[in-house]
Amino acid sequence: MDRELREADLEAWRTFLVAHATAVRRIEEELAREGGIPLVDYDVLVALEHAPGRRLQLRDLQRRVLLTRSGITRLVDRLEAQGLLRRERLGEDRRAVHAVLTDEGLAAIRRTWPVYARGISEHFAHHLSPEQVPVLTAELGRVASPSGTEAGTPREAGCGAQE
Amino acid sequence: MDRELREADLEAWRTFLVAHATAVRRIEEELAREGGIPLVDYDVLVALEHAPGRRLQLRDLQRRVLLTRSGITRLVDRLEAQGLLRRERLGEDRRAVHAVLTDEGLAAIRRTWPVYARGISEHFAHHLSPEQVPVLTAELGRVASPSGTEAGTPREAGCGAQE
DNA sequence: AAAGATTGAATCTTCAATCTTT
DNA sequence: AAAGATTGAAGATTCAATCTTT
Repeated sequence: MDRELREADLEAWRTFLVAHATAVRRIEEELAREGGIPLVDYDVLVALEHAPGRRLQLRDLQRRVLLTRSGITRLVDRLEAQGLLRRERLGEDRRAVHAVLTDEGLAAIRRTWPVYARGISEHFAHHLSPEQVPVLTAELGRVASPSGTEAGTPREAGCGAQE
Repeated sequence: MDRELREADLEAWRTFLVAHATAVRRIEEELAREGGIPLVDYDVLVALEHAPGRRLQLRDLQRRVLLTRSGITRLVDRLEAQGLLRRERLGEDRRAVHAVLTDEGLAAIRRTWPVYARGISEHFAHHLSPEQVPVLTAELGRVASPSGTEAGTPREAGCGAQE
């Protein structure tokens, strides 16, 4: 089953937490300072951009962003108020609400990306050994989506959002 | 200078974000369900436990937890209200406020650790190749503290807490 | 003036209850 | 009843302004 928690594992965990807090904080700071939109907003809008018809059901957005259901409602509220997306109720199933990317939303993505890309490069990738990047991705990839052998509750969405 | 942002870097970044959100979420969930205290609270109390006299100035706690100054004030408010620590103004410099770990605080740490340790093991370490753990730590360690600063004592003010 | 800390207002997120549609 | 979404209330975090001490 689970191997014992070694000192090296604990150190890796602590480093993981600090690395995340540090990099995210620095990038958010730069985005705010240089007129970009926040990371979560960006993530939502990009998800819409790549979706067919530039639209997604809120339910799917929730899975993508790892927020709770009410969380995504509020987030979409904000983005709609800013004009970056709009709600639509098209469709057979009238329970479903779709978020549709607007032109302003697309513009916000385009405007934010250069700042974001530079931030990822400077505050994350720059510090990694190029040859270790695939290794890191593979290792953390298994943390992100464990393959089956979880004892206990099988999560339907696999994202851990409780509700 | 900074190297160009490659596709592999971007994939690593995305995986990094999802891995963090997933692992933290699962562990917090278990802590809540099994009567432990939240991660941030734990982090603060452990910092106090290891400090000389089981006390630390709020200023130092802030650096440790990567919160803003007002953030640490509110956090200490909560922990004090729960009886897990108490404030003291001892010292020459009467601007400084110290947080002191109480016996209840120590008990909370002891009670939480088994759940936390199991969570780190199950939701993080378990998915890593043991021989890659040191590599991961080294790589992320440079992300956590760029400019060559030593990990373990984030005395560096450049951690991104804006004020 | 500068450093440490606190407070009020605003923002963001979650929880529990509710509404609508299937 | 179940699924998708929303809302009010509560909790957590930040910003800007303020207070005290150096």
